[in-house]
Amino acid sequence: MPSACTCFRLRSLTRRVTRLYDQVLAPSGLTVTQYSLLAHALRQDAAPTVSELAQQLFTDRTTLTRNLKPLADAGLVEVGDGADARSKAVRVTARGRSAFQAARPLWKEAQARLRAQAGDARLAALHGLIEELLHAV
Amino acid sequence: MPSACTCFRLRSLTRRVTRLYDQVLAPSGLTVTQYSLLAHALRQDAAPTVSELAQQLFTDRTTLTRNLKPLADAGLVEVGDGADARSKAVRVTARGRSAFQAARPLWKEAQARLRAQAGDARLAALHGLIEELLHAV
DNA sequence: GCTGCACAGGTGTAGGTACACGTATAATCC
DNA sequence: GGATTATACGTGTACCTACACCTGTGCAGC
Repeated sequence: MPSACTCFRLRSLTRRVTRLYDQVLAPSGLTVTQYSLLAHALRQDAAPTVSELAQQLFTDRTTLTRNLKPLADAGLVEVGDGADARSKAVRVTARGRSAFQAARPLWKEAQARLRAQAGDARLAALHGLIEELLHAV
Repeated sequence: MPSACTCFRLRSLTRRVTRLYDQVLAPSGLTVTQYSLLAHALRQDAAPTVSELAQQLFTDRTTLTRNLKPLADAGLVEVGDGADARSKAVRVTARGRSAFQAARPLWKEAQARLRAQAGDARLAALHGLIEELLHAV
């Protein structure tokens, strides 16, 4: 039974949900990945290093390097000097902050749409489950 | 609260789980995407068309086209003539079948490892939830 | 038969993902 | 202080993902 593959089912659902978010976010010019990156980078006091941010995003360090590129090209973030000569600091620019703010209502819309389709109870259950599994795996 | 983004959390978990499966499947030379593709293509009597298979895999049609390429290059599948001159049939070759069979124990191992880390109850709950959401979204 | 529409598929482009590998800097230990 | 190890990061490669756009084929209705 191929359908019994947890990974496949999870990936299928994630594709669907990602598609929904990306479509709703499209007018902002941001993908949900980029939106999440900005959100996490903005949420903290000091500019995080590449590795720190990657860890917070549950992403491979080298993946984050690639994900930063389109944002840096668009002038939404800067990857500049860090605490020492090894590390680099990821800083959201003023343009990045306003792009994020502009996308925020669209993100809320996407959340609301998913909520409407999934239902409050299921969504809450999913969040709880993800939270537990994310740290267990 | 960025963590409240359902899409981000879901994507994070999926990355983790995918990584686990891909690592365990690595000796077979198959990714979990490729394993799932073969599993679905083998599971049915007649060779499915590209669009049919894409629908079963909850994937964009054009994504499946790209996913078929490495498998076709490796001689594990053939994308040949279909029912009419428009459609094409996806056929798993003998090599593809044996590659799938060889990967099967590894897939079971990955399933078992996830089960051990997540717990039976959580995994069952996750499956139920995914099943419902997949058709609701 | 022709015209118009629906259907099936691929390609260009752009981004997301991670492993293997390499480079440079910091810290540690004798 | 010099060798060793740990840390931080990027690049090559390969694959996964999907939208916009295009081509070719079947089908209806006239």
